[in-house]
Amino acid sequence: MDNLGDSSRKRAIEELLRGRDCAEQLSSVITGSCEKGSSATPFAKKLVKEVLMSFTNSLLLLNNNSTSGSHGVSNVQVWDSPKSEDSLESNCKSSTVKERRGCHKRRRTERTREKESEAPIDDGHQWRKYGQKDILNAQFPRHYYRCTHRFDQGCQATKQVQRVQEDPILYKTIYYGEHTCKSLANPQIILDPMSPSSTSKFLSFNNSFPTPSKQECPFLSSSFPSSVERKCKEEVPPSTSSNDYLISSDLTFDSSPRQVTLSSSTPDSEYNSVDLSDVFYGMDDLSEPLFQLR
DNA sequence: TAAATTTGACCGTC
DNA sequence: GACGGTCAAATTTA
Repeated sequence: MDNLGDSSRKRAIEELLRGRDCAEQLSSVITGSCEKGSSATPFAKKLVKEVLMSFTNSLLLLNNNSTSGSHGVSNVQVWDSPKSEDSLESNCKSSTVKERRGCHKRRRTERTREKESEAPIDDGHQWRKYGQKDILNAQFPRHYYRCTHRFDQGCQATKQVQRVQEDPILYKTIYYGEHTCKSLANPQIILDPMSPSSTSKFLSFNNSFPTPSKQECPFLSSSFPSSVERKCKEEVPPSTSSNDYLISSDLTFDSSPRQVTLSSSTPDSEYNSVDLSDVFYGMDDLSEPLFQLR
């Protein structure tokens, strides 16, 4: 993928991460429906795994070809061990809405994921900011976000975003909980089932690049210098006329070496690196033999 | 006008 | 009592 520029690589990785998240959600939906005894077939589950593996291997390849540059999305991603799953719910269950105001447990024991990136990144989910707090001994305030679908779908995912004091270029994002929502902002993957032998699969990332807003660029507030605001706006390229991708079906996955062909019809954008632990997040159940798409 | 953001207050934890 | 996380009214934005 050497012919992919940094911007193109960044864009590709972004889309792949988005697609992978979507596939994970689909997987949970299928798993859930299976548990309820519905008609989701093992074949459907297998397909989901294949989609996940496809995104993962593509990300792997892109990452292998990326430079070791210090900027872009340098993810430090850690799922803390789930020491206890004390939730806000359990803590506040018996209270009325009024009584629950500010009711919470500190989240030191909660399962978290951390990322550091040069700019607040679009992780494919829709977030609503619900608070901002100056933190003791911290130069920059912490921003609190919850999933937009907290109330309509009961999604409990939240995240905190804060600029790194030692390196203000970087933003540290800590994710709490996992998305149980089916976000409409996630891309729709459309595989053409009518052309199994065609040379390309068509992936449609409808609305995958929402217009940048403060929601995705939380640092546009007056508390940040204008240079940061400008930078943040520049991070998100203007929406292109099409977010559709052509991915060659001549896609071969082996345990080693990995061979992936990926062609994109989109213009360049930039991404430098992705931590592999991020790639494998949520892929615990992918122990089945690797597959081939031909 | 609905949705998103801001911001001071509230409240549990340490 | 300090601190951090959340709520919710007020304000802004699209």
